Amino acid sequence: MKDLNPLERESTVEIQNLSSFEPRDIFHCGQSFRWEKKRDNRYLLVACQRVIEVEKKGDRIIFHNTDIRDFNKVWRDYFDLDTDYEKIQKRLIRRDPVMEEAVKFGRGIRILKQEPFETLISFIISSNNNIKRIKGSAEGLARTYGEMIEFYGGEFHYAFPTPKALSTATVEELKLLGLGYRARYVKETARKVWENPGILEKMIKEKRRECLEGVTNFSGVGPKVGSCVVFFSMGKREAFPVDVWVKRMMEVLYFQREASLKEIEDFAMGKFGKYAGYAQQYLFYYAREKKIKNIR
DNA sequence: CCCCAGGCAGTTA
DNA sequence: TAACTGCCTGGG
Repeated sequence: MKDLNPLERESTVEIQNLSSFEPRDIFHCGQSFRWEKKRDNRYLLVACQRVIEVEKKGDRIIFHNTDIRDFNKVWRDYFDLDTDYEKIQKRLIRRDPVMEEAVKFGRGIRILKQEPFETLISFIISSNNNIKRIKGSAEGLARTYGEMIEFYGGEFHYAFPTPKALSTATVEELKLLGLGYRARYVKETARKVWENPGILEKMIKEKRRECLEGVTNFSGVGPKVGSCVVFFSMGKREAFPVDVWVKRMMEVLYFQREASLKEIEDFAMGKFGKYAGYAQQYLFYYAREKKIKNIR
């Protein structure tokens, strides 16, 4: 196979007839931070040492700047393409009008399988913070400590920094990127990961409970951040991260009273079982979008 | 001016 | 173990 065309052109991979894949839902549901909305419902993201652009056109999903080899090796898993979302949705809405509403609203959501270290650091930064600022900080970390990957679409793109690179940062430098008091958590956590090679990979092999325990040992990681990390990057799809939105939502819709974190978690895991994490994401997206218009 | 934003760590009782 | 409080920072 030869390509004699000397002109630069974007390579793309396209798939069809895949239900539950809306870039808008996938990115705005708040699970990841290193993406940017481009023209015509196109989203550019940096992940796994690559730059990719995702576009939905009718029933076609187009992945720009990739090829079939990379698609199968990386993006198929990253976008959770082999999971049957219709089945999950049906299971969740059974005898549950509340969830039915939430699922209907966020039917295009797909839970990304993100990289553990990036997810860990990003969600430490997310605590008591807003999305816009989190995105800015994550981008700043990449530009400052990450490797340049590619010049694409008129700009340079940087990978999320490695534990080693991030360990070299000082707390003062990190504060300049808007991390605030989370700077020291990030610094400490990066150093701990760097000094214990394979520590995150080892946790991935453990079951949810032990995995969560391990992750929570990092500085700046409590129950909520920890649950997000194990859910979004360590394959623990039965985890149920409880943030303020989900807490409010669960109290109003299921409890009709105040409920503790543990109470809510137990209830959800009993009710939604191995799909609890997906349930959480539908609820969170629904609750937040209904309240706040200006997500951007 | 105050309040909030996808909480956490540290301190008390 | 539960309740309480301070915290970087930017925006409403």
